[in-house]
Amino acid sequence: MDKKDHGRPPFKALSIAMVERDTGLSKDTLRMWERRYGFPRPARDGNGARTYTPDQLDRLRLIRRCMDLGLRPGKIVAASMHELIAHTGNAVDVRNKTKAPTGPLPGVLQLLKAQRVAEMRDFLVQAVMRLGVLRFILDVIVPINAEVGHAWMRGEIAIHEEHLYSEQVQHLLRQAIGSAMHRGLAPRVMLTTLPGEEHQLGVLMAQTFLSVEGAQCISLGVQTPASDIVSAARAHGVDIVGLSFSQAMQPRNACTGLADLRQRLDSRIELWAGGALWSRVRKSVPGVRFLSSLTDIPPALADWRARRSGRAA
Amino acid sequence: MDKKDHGRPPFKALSIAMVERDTGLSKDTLRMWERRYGFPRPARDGNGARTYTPDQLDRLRLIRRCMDLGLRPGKIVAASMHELIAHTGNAVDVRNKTKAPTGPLPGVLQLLKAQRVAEMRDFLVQAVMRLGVLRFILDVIVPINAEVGHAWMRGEIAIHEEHLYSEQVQHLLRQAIGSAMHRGLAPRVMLTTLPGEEHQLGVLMAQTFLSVEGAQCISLGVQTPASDIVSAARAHGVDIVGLSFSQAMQPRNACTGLADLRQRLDSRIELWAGGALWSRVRKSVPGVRFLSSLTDIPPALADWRARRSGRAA
DNA sequence: GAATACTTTTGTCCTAGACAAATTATACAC
DNA sequence: GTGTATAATTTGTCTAGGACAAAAGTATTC
Repeated sequence: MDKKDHGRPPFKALSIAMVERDTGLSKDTLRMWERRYGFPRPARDGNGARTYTPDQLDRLRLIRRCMDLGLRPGKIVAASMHELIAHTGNAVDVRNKTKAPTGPLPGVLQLLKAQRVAEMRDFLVQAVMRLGVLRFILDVIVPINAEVGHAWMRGEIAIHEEHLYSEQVQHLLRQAIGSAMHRGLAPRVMLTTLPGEEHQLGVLMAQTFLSVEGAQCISLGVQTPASDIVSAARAHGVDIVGLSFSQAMQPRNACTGLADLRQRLDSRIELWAGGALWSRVRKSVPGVRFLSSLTDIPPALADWRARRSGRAA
Repeated sequence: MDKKDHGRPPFKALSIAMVERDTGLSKDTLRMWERRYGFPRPARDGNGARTYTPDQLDRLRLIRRCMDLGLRPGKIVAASMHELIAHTGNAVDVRNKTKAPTGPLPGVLQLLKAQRVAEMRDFLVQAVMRLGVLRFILDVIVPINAEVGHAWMRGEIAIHEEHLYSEQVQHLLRQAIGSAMHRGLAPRVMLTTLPGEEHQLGVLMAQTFLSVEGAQCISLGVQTPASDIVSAARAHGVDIVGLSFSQAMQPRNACTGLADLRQRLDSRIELWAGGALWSRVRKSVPGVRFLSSLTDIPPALADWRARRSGRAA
């Protein structure tokens, strides 16, 4: 404040607890990495406690991103910043081939990066009015989501920008859901995510589609433990439990979680799994219906209703 | 499934990590309590790892609740369930004196426990129409929040019920914010929570109050790392950073997080901390303004504007 | 009654070893 | 080549006490 930056920056000392909070890596893991891979090797304060630098924190975050892409700690924890960045770049390039840069995306992404929130919001509001909610989600939100995710992986946008974007979209979707919410017909659908999956937008998009189709939605937000999903499904007498999985989730955790849930859930209750994860992972779990796109929701609903009326009749 | 409960319940074995997640007590603290006070003294699995019982978890939750009421661990960790319940009972009675059992609370909580979602929503919608958003928040949401929190601590409601409640309120508040959101005057306020604090309702309630008062709000949702708050605040040129803290957060972490953030944030940007946490913890961090109630927001805003215009003139 | 110094309480951090769950590599049969 | 069982490796979490600083409570003095 009183002094301008001169040569050495004022070296912010971060405790292991702060690093744990900011990176999501447990204290145990941080100490283990230091022991095994030699990074991060923090300085110590007078009391022998580790003091990390902001640089180390940045690098840890980058390592985290690489791990989300499927790389393993042993390969990357000791790697240099350049190698890490190369990894994230490559992984993204491979994906970009499939998705050409279409119309509205660059605009929104640029407004976001330029911190022009009001304009971004205006753009989105206009788009939802012009296209209607469903087309808005499919043509605008889904592509932008993907683009924002990739940009974040590449480090082109900060977490706070992703948060900001997510907040705006959440507002829009919740407003749409609010007006589309009738007393609700069959089926009764419960929506949430498993623990570890904290992205809300997937749930909200699904809820929008279902509400517009006249289904009765009960959303539990995010991160509901399996045992709670089971008891909630029973308590509310739902017909279908829908779970959303973002790309950030580990496919393995998702599959084991689904299998576990399927086993504990009443067999008459259907289990549907959707979200960006399933477009790149093609696993199947017995007794689980996978919806790789939001557009699969209306037919799946129609199918359910046909089966139901057939059985009822 | 295939076997009915017979005599011994199927003893759910809980790892120390699960107990940490469910109680908010760190592994270190749990081990320390065991060493010092002899509780909880979990069984061990074949590998020597602690395995807690659901009963122990319930008792830990009750202990936590007693601590939230101001009792210290040394007095209560070794106490029996009866003593604990007596403590909470007394404490609750003390509080109830100030807040007579008003109308809406028992009703909503009961609807929630009875899984009567539609009715609960209707009730809330009617309340917001009748009272207006601000009074609705103060007279309905805040008391219910407290009640839901206590009920959860006491184990009277499940996580999924809390999730469900939170979702309904979120819908209502976001709708209110949407219609109260103008282009925005000064000051420009950025709202979020620190990592570890995942309760959104606090942020949304604050945002509602600020929007109604004409301030320009930029919400980043929840769990924004300190370094991102700093860069986002700079990028958006905000005047105030507002953080929300729920009762669930450890006061210690909250204070260190705040102090850390205050140090890194441009000194011209004010830092306001609000939320239920500060009504029971009376700490102060230099350079941070504490708002123990939502009703403190309008005067604080007026104060800011007065100072600003004074300085500008 | 308020301010100061002293004592107890309490949570976090430390080291370094152990082990299970998950992943990858290898061997072998078809 | 493809599939499967077995072995090796990787990786995160758990454990045990010891140490210490910050906070809360208590005693002493003005």
